[in-house]
Amino acid sequence: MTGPSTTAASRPRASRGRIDKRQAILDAAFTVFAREGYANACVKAIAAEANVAKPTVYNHLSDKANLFRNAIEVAAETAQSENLAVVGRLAEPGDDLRAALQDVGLRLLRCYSSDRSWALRRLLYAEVTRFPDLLETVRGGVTTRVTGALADRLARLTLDGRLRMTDPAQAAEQFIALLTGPAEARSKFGTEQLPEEELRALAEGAVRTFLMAFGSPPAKTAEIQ
Amino acid sequence: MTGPSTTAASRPRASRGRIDKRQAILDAAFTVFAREGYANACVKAIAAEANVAKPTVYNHLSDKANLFRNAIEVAAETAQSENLAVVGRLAEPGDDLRAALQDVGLRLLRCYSSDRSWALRRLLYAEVTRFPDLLETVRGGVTTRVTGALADRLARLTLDGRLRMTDPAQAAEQFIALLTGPAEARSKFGTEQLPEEELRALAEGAVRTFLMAFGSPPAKTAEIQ
Amino acid sequence: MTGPSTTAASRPRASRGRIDKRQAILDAAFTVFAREGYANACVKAIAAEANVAKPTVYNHLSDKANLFRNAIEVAAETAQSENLAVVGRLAEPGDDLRAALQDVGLRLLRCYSSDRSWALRRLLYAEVTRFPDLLETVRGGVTTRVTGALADRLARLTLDGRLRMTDPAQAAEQFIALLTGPAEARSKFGTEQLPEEELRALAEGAVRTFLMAFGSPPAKTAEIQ
Amino acid sequence: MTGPSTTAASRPRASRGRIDKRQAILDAAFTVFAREGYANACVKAIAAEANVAKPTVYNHLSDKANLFRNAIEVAAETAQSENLAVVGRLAEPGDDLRAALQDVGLRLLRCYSSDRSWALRRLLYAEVTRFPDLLETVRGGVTTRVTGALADRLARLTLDGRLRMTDPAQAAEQFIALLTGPAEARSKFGTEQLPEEELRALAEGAVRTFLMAFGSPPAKTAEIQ
DNA sequence: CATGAATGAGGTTTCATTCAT
DNA sequence: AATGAATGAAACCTCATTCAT
Repeated sequence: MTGPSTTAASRPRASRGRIDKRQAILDAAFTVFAREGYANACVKAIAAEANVAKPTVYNHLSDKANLFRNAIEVAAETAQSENLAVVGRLAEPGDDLRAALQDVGLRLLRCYSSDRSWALRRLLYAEVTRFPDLLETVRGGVTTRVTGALADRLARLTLDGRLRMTDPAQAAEQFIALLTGPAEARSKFGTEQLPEEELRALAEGAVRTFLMAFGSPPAKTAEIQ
Repeated sequence: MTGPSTTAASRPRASRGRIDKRQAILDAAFTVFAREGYANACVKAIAAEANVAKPTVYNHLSDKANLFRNAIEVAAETAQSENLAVVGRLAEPGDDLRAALQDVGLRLLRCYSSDRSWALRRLLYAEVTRFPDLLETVRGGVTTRVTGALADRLARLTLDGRLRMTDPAQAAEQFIALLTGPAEARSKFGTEQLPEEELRALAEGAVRTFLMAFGSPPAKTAEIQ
Repeated sequence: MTGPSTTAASRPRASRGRIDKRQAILDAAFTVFAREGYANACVKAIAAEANVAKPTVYNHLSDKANLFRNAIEVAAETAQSENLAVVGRLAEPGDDLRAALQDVGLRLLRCYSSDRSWALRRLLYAEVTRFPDLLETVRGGVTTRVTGALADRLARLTLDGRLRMTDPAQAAEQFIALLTGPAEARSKFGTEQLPEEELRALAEGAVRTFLMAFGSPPAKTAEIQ
Repeated sequence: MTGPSTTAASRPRASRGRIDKRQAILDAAFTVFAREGYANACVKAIAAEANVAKPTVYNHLSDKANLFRNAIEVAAETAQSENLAVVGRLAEPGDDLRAALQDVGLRLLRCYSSDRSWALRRLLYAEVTRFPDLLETVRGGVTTRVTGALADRLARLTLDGRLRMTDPAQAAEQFIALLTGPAEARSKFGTEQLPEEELRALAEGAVRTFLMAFGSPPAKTAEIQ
């Protein structure tokens, strides 16, 4: 409900059908761009995928470049909300912190491993030099905010004495890195879907190392005595 | 070291000039592909960059696709030897393990952050769906071997009692992830060169976390005292 | 409704222009193919001859090959109807059979000797190995039907006692051969236009021989009586 | 004047190997031209077929056009001698003229139906507008001489009272036409090899009609009685 | 607003032909 | 004399984009 209404608000006189058609075009665009890459994708194919005529695409989104930008932005917003929703689960970690981190890690990996997420990442990597402004949108909007939200949670957990760290922002970055780095290498840049089991193992491995580094040491209490 | 000699050996009767021209074409190809992307790059530009006529490119490397493959492979081999050379430095870590790891980490980050390395990574991300076989070449040849070599070093250090870990392969993966993950995010997919200082900070941060997780405890005891 | 009639007249129906353009392209294609041969003809020249842009040619007829096929088919259909119309004249041969046959023979030779007919034949000869299906279209459609129609007429004339033959199909084949064989040799594969007089002589010669072989013998008239 | 010997004489210092190589190139050229057509055939393929390097082809035969001309001429000479040899058999027709004519007809059809003969004809048809001089060579050299030789034989047979005709040249043309016209139509421009049986039937049909037209009357007299 | 038709520009690839060895 | 290497020219085809309906 939240997304379309704002768009509709910015185009008050636009009919419902027009918005739908615009959405259909953007969806089709992302699908085709994901499959073919920016340069290889042709507007004709996008129009066909959206079941509209080619000039209709140009009516709604002036350019191929603009089409690309908007399609990417939509995809990035979707990814962002998914990721933020996952990180939000750390607000109530429950008693078993390890379990909570593993749960969040696994869910993040699932987001990260989805076809659309990989396609988005590939398109960004590929076109970052030709569309540098997309980085602000996506990197600023997605990664930064997700890392920031995670850092907030980690800071809170540190204040609660359940973690021990001096730089939650860095720790958040590193948590993400421990999760996604190995996944990236193993999934062959997203061309092979990792099985759920492997995702779970990767999450566990990342959390284990993360807690070895930043976990509040139970043994320490004893030592202190 | 092994590259040029074997290449020369495999084409013993070929004149020097032919080899040079082939190399020039491959270099030019990588340059242009890196700048324009695969689809956008045109063979004409590559030929111009290599100072040869267009058909000469086709004489040496049959296809645009083949040209791309070979250019990528050359770049990957270069990257691989650089990385392996850096990891090799861990063979004699000296007394200060932290310093040694930071040194290696910094050097790896420098490799990782070079323009050619980023270009290679971007091209791979962009074209992995159209050239799936490149992954075997590069991912198998570079990442796997570098991670493997690093794992060997870590295992040795563990045997020597200077680290503590159960799965050196995983630890190596995570070391790399801790180094490169944050660097990737910050350098905006390689479009902005990170200053040496930031690289050093990233290396220190990665090594700090790595040692908190896998460091041998003696120092800790000392600290407690 | 009484509006600017000029616009409406120039394009009475939306599709009319399209059909015209398609015809123009096919005509131009045949002209250029006839002049240059299939391989030598370039689509650019065809587009120029048709006064359209090159991609328009590709919009209407997908391929160079398809363009060729269609152009040939149109030309073959034209040739076929011309030939059939001529053969049809034998339906009412009048009193003087020899004159009627000579008339038909001469008209067939004129068709056969037209520039377009020769061009069609040359293109077929030249490209039969690369477009084997064209033979079915043309040979099946033109030669077979024309020979068949002629055979029908000859059979009828035989039933009427004005000719004498056992195999009208063969006789038709031979009539065509007697006409066209010598013409082919003399016109230098159609590169030199035979003068009307020579055509007439060829027709007379062919009919003379044909009647010597298949004519009903004058004596017979006596016998019948 | 006839060919190979003068060529050898005009290159007195040439070694045997050189001539052989030239022959090999011309053979290869005809093979490739026959398969691909003039425009489609590339010199590289001809060189490969002849097992020589491309510049060698240019050394021996200056041009692609010249290469074509010479290859065609060689093939035409071969065809000519074959045909003349067949026609020569009519010098001693024996007692059964019909059998002799059928024999010659069948043999001519065999020549006419050979792959090389068809290829030659197709190439001539295809390129006659671009190489008009070839017609003089081939048409003048082959068809004219063969028809002429046949006309001589027919004239002699007429003088001997075994045939009856006023224009042996025309009769010869028509004999050839009756043979080859139907064969051309049925063999689909030489793309399908006619079985020996059909060749025989065609020859018989042609001879039957020919004799009905030009046969000496004695038999007729008998029939009338 | 949506669409069929048209186009100018540009890309990959092939080929005939010539040097330098 | 024979060859590997190099090149200028040109062909087929595709695409982003714009009119006219």
